[in-house]
Amino acid sequence: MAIIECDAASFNPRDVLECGQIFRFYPFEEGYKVFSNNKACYVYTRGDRTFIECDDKDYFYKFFDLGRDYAAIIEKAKGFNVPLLTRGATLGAGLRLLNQNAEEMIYSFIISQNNNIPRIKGIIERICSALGEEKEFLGEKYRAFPTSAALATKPAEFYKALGAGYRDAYLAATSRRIAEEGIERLYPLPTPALKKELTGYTGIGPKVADCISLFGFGRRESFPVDTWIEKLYREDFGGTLKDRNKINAYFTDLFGEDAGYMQQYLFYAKRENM
DNA sequence: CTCCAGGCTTTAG
DNA sequence: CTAAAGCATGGA
Repeated sequence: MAIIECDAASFNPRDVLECGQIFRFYPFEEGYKVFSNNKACYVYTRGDRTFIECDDKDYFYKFFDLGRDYAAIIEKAKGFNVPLLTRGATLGAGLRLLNQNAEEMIYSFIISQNNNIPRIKGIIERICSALGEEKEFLGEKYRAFPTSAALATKPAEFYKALGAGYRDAYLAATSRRIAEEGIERLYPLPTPALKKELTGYTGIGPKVADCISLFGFGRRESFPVDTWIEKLYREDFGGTLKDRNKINAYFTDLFGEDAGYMQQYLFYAKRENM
């Protein structure tokens, strides 16, 4: 077991995990057990340090985006002089954008559409339990996120029985396509082409494509527009546009290459007062 | 009971 | 092309 240690001021596990970018994590002892693809770690904060215990140091260093200077990003956020963004960048100073597995993001965010986070977590958990490879971490068994090949063996009815609702057919269709084609061709694409290609899969529209692009392909210029962003666009930016694609264009033009980070700070700040 | 949740597909105009 | 209906499920 290896241990990674870093500054807690720029890595608050609760903020990183509870902000809707990841669905497989569970409170454990002083922090959380976190699961990504077929790997696991235990993350916790003691005093002013955050620790990550895991078997694959390189994977989780990259996963938690530890090579990035968040102080600079926070300064940039405050420089836009938008009160809500400044508040998010201040209160959410311990936030980080994760670098997750692309295929896990594809299925997870297909499930996320028109859904709430507790239910999303439950559906994903049941899918992993049913189809994921059995693994062990800290003396406890768990299931990896299933491969596309494993997902593709099941019909839509299977996913409906696990509570996926009308998204059942999307999971069946997209897993079959990916099991057949793979997604290697997606990695080298420029971000706009990647988004366009992603929206070609059944169950992936513009918002879900932006989440996959941002969290699964490391495209930090992506800016997902969901119900929360739409709400803060109206209430905090005085926006009048109604088309989500146009709202997306407004924000990507405004924030540029770091739009994804700004999106997370805004999302965080808006959800604070629920 | 209705409304909403990190929206998408299908159909109508 | 844009706009609106329909969609499963569970909690508030």
